[in-house]
Amino acid sequence: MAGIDDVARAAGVSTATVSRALSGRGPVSTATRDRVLAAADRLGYVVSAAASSLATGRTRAVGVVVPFLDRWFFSTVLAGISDELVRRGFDITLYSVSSDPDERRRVFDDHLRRRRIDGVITIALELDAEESTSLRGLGVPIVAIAGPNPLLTTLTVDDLAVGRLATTHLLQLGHRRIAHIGADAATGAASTVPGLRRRGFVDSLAEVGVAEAHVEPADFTIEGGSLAATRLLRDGEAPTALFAASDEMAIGAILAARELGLRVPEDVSVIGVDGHELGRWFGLTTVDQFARGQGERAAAAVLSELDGAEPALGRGTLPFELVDRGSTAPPR
Amino acid sequence: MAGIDDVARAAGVSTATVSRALSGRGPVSTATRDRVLAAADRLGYVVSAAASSLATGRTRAVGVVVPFLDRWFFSTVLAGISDELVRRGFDITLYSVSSDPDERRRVFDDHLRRRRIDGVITIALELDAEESTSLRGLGVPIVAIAGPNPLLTTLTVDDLAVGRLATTHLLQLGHRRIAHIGADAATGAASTVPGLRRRGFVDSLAEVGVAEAHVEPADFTIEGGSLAATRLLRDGEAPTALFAASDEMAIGAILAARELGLRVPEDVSVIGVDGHELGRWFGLTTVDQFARGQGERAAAAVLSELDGAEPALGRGTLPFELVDRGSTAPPR
DNA sequence: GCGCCCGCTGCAAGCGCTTGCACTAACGTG
DNA sequence: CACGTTAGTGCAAGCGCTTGCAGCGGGCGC
Repeated sequence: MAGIDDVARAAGVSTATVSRALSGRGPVSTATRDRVLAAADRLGYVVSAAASSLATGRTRAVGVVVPFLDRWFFSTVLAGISDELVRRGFDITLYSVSSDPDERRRVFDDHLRRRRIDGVITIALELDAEESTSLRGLGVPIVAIAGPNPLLTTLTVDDLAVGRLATTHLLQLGHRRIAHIGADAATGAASTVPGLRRRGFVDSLAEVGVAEAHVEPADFTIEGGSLAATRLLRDGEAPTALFAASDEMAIGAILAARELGLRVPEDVSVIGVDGHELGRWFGLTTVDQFARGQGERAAAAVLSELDGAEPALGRGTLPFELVDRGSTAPPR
Repeated sequence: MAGIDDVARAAGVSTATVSRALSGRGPVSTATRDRVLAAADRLGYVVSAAASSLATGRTRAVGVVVPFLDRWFFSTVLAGISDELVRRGFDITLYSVSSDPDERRRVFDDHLRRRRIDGVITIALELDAEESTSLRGLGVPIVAIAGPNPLLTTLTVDDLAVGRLATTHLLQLGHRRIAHIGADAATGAASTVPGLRRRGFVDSLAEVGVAEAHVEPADFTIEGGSLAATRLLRDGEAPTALFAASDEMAIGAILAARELGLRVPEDVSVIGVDGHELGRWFGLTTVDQFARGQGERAAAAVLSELDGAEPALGRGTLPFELVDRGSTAPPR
């Protein structure tokens, strides 16, 4: 494979000039630049990432840290990130942190610290203080999507408002016996995404004087949603509406309702959160949070910080929107 | 951030010894090794990827090239790859090639050639000769998942057999008016994954003397499957069974059938391919190809080649299995 | 008891780039 | 016309590691 001095020889200049011509840094006459570009092109020269990054300290790569790869929200955000980064010539290095604490530590203590990346994007990661500190210690821009974290720059929808919006929608239809499928106090602290959605739910109910705010825990999968809904719907005092903290759980709830012989929305209303592509096939009413766009915005934010922009401190707020596809209706 | 000479100083040895102690290459006395490890740990030293890879030529990273990130099969395979690579201390660099030819070229001609990776895994990528050559030119192990490619080491299910298995299943139930939803001759060459599945379908029908083998083109999404099924099912001479080349399309077909007031499997049988997690919620009979396992095996294959194993030339065959969940039955 | 071998360690030369600095030549100014 | 500028280029010193080679003891064989 051709190296920089092959190009220099072919173009009749020094390696310094080649470097300047190709990177655009430093003055090079037009004629020389053209000759260098032609030679580089002819030889198929591509700068070595290792050598370049050792010399400059920059890597032209961004790390993306995710807890899951095979769930819709994560792969969709990732696709958005990838779009934006590829457009700007950056590579993306993927760090998948599993639930295994040892592996998780290894990602934060080893992999991420190899100085392979110029910036970090985390997606819906609940980081403890040590992990947050470890990330900051990398000395690179960090953007956390969907994980309100006082220690980091975050980019997230206002999940409290999302929870209120969904709940209010059901209340306005006249529902009073509403259950929430998501994280209960035991599984999702108040400051996490699931916790905030839950609080939005509880608060909204309280405001209209509904005391009972039942939360049925589930794990954000279709199956979890289905199981939770089955538990909720099979007894006499069943709720007339369900607010699921994710579309996957909402879809599970719809499937469970069908299985129990209940019609949606006539017998039970269901609303979710996400904007999952499957939603339209189930006529699912949801609070869309434009996942792909979140990825694009996070990538853009990291890149602009790399270009020297001030980090947007604190919480950037992302858009969300109620999409009514018919799975909610007034109670009978 | 601590460098290797900080560790050397702290441990009272030379950088050479630190390098040897940490990498395990070359003889180091136990006492020295322990001192070095302790010092490295205390200082939080992690070797710089750039410096190390410049010196050794190895990067401890594998590139994964995908055409889509937000489709089930791809993100699931990716999850499998990631599992296996993380376990072995490798990073994964993601290259998403879009349909835009310019961007596609940039990935092959620039990004992949930055010498950032020790190996490549491609997932269901249809590569032209030039791209295949370009990949081989990287001089690193390459494993292509689900893309029979004479120029590369491939790891793939026998899609011809998959097509036959699904079709034979329908034939044995007594169906004769069977349609295939997938790629027609115009959209999928005979040697591609969709093309092979189609050929398995056509061949199986021919063997039992069924002349007409209708192929309805669709784009492998739920929506595409739904549209194709709608076209097929709404007229009088509708097929009694549908073989969709992916579970997403099969699910679309089931949804379309419902919409048309048809029951599955009483009025129309549907079979898919993949083993999509949603399948069980639709009672979808499918040919499971264990996507996650494919990723794991591909990663293992690349790693063992890096360990010096001979590349498994030609085509490695992956397991697949008919999973009957009830969406197929004898025709009425 | 002497020499040899081998295990352990350090020295220093790279790996392939980038960039501060020095230099040259051409261009304006007063 | 002499001088200061400035644009364009090259030299060479790193960037932070790895590793071939050499040196240095200590143990062992004869």
